[in-house]
Amino acid sequence: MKSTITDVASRAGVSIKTVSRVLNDEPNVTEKTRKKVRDAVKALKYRPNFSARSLAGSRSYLLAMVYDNPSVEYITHMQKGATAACREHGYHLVVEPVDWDTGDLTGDIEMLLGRLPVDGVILTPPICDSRRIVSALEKARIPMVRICPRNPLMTSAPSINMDDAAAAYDMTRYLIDAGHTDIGFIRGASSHESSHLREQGFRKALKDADLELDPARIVDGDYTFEAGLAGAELLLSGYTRPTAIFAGNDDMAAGAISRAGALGLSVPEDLSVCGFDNTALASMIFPPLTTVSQPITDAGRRAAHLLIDRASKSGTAELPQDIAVEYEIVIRGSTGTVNRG
Amino acid sequence: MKSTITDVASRAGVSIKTVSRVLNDEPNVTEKTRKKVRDAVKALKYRPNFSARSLAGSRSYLLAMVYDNPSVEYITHMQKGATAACREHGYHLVVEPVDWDTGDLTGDIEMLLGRLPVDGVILTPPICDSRRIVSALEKARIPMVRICPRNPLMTSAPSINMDDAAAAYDMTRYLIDAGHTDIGFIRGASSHESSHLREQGFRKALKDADLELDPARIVDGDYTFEAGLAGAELLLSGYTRPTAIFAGNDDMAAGAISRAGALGLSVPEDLSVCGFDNTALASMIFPPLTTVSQPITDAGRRAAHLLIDRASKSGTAELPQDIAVEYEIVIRGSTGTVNRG
DNA sequence: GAAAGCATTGACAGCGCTGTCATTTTGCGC
DNA sequence: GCGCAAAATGACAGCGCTGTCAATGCTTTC
Repeated sequence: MKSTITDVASRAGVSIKTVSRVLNDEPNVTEKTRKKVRDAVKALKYRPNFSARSLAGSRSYLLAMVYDNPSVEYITHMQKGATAACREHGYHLVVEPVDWDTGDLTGDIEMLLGRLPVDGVILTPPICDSRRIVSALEKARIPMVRICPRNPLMTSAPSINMDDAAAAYDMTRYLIDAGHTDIGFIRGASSHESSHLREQGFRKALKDADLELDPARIVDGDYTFEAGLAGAELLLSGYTRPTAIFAGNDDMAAGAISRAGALGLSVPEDLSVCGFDNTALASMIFPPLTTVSQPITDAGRRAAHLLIDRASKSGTAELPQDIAVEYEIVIRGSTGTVNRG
Repeated sequence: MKSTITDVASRAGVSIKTVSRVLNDEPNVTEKTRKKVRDAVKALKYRPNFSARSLAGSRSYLLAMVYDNPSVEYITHMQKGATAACREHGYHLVVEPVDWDTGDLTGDIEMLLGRLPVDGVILTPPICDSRRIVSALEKARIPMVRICPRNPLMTSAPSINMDDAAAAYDMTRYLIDAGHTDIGFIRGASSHESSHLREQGFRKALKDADLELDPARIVDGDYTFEAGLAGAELLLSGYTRPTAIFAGNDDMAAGAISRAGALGLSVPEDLSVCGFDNTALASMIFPPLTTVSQPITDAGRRAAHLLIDRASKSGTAELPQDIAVEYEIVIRGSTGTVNRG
């Protein structure tokens, strides 16, 4: 029933090693031989055995994605991109959720490293900034790609970056251009580098526009809906209130809108609100959210490609390069020109 | 550096086969020997090699989860439960998103089957109702668990079921008890069995309460936010309008709330809206959604356990049993007693 | 035309584990 | 203390593939 490499070899009239060569796209095989082998493979519907391959060779055709739980959107999209890339090259993706706060992070990782021979690991934030995990991976010589690391210099491993600061800058600029001069900002979780970058971009845009920033206009948050609720409460309950709120992500923006509604303010007439990430939520609330779209799927795809490339030419240790992916400002109904009532 | 079973064997002063026995919890090993081996394993930080194990034996310690894209929540939670179960038993989870509509479904699956020796496959809706996939899996003798299959009789493989009809019944009953007599219903995608079950539950509750059902009060949807928008439009634009809308899932409920807001109706004063699934969205919109909580994580956990159990005692082919998981009605701000203004 | 050089192919030894079956040890009844 | 069954242990052969290195075939060069 299930054919092995030996079957293919005898049917093609060559040695198993030659079959192996063809299968792995190795050089030094005549085109004629190559064809014979390919035909035999097709005829027998032969598929190489994973375990045997990785036991004998150095590749396992397995990639792992390690994540905490930044957001379900994030994970699913990243996963989608990564699996797409995997499929192109006969790879598969293993998922490893870990618990950053309470769980035994290092133990989890060791579990993974020690047992499963993966060819590479994709590290999403905030996991990618765990020194222990990164160095454990380095010590085990398992290639990794870090997605938006907080500290890019922690390791020489390549990373996929999104210019959060520039995006936040552009978004703030858009609000300013719409006439807003008093803008509140709700920070993200300080454990995520993105929070700081987004705040930086916000601050810079104000400064470049010669707008004064009242420190009270920046409040803490942690990327959750509840934080948006609380942050908006804080920003809107003062004697004067901002005409716009820039939330560090969509969940918090949703929270802000929710609180605004509860306070009797209509969005965007009385208050403009914008978010960041363009999650599905953004177009599911009323009014739909102006936000920044991050190409997460694309980031996943590229991360996987990087790792697969590395595994293919493991000999040639060329410089691993960082990759930047592009953002886009998506304008929807939650923002408008300032209402000078 | 990396120790093998031989190292453990010599350190413990036993044969590799005995080490193997201890590792696999096989019988016929003295407790004393067992301890010696365990100590050696610990001292050497030994971890069995995956590939070797699955090449030599019959288990691969790998489970696959095949899914289309029902909802990001669904996937992530299911994944969380499944990976948790996997970790308990040294298993890993491979994710395989496929494209039900456009993609080469069968090809994708063959890719998986032929190459990766997984011990079992978790099939989520609507994939679990693909006759071709199910029979391909059966032919390849790969165990599977289907989550909420539309047709439980299609195969003898076990399934995890949630009683959608009963949940919808209870939810409708709750609305009726709150005084609603004119209730609209927005259907889910007809490709999902859940849509039909939920509708059934809704209808039955009305009937049991001797309430007349105007056929126009049931409108089509497809589980998307937009469908909720459109469905609510249809339901609310007639000469008379319902005092409550029961949407087939949370996304559609969010759409309904959004449209209600646009039409100047306040929720829940003028209109009660409830959903199904208790996604994160449910508590992120204003007002927060009354909905049905499905234990998806738990379903994932159980599915994985079932598969792992099967793989462990592959000899004893005991009857695979179906499992039902419990739902819960979560009452939040989007519903209230009927307002007889 | 022979020697040297390179492209192509094959033989063979594992990779680290589990399954099978042989062998040793233990426990137990008398 | 002996014999026997049962429990405990070990020897060994692969699982299906890749890496190494040797062997072969085919050009090229003088």
